Amino acid sequence: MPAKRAPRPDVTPAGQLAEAKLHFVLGYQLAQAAIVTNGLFARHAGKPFALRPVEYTVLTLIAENPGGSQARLARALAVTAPHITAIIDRLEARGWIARGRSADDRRSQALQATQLGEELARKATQAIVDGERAALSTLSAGEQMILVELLHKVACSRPAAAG
Amino acid sequence: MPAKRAPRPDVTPAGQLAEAKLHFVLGYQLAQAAIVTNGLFARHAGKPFALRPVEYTVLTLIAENPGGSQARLARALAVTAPHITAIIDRLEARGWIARGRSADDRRSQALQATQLGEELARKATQAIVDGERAALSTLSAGEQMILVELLHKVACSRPAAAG
DNA sequence: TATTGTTATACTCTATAACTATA
DNA sequence: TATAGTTATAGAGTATAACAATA
Repeated sequence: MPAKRAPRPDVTPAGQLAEAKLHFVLGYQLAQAAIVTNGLFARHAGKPFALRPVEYTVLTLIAENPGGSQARLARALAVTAPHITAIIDRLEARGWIARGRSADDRRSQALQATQLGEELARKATQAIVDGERAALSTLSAGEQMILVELLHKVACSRPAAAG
Repeated sequence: MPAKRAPRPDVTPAGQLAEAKLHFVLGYQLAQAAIVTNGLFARHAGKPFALRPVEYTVLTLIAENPGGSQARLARALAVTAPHITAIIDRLEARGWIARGRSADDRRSQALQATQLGEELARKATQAIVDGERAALSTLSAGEQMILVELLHKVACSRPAAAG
């Protein structure tokens, strides 16, 4: 069993550098945590399914919100419209989602996941959640719930539709 | 006064998309929170000081760890050696840090922040922390401390020196 | 033989600008 | 006049490969 490093305060998890001044910079702490989750995503979903983080997120959101538009996705993920178009293009080319002009507003696309796409989203989510659970066993279930709740609170501080 | 949105569970902070399946994907929640902190960084430090997030972090870590090497920075931030070289180049060109070959190991650089660099790091940190505190007033001081602690715990789950 | 740092190169990701179609 | 989506283009960000110097 690998030695479990106790979280030493004010020292970078790798490299052993003092980081007291960065301790209360939330953006830095998020970035450090993201190093871990990005690695986990890559290993458990990114490589196995040849999927990028944004592609996974967009696919999952479409599966969960059939009939949604690209504009809404762009707002939800804070990415530009052209970027969403490119992501949707790739997902469509792989047969995971389908575009269809909306009846209500003929400008907008009504997006839907195909059966293949839904299946993939489900499998990928399972793989990621399992991978995270295994790797983050230092956190109790309660701690993980609190963490998610607090992160959501931070996310909700986003200035309303600043674009 | 802008209406304070109550954190609705399972709905994206912007765009109002259902996200139940992503609720326990920590990487997704981190990314959503990072949208906020990235914006705060850009507004309070990035634009005013013409500083990128990585540059700020590297400068601050150097200021706090005089004599440190580039290799250690690369490990701490999980970036490649060539990338660190480029970042250090820019910081040095602006007169914020100085390189000097180490006496112990003549391969490695002993990095130090100049007085100008230390001053800038201090000002930038203050601006970021103030900006975050103002924008994240939905979180109590206690909640912010817990959040930082839990994020640090996640960050410490990084596989030891996987390179 | 491994490690530190550098250079050169290429790729991935994302944004801005300009346009079309619809509202 | 504003919004949804697309195309074309450009830039930021980061990595891989190959090398030099030192350990």
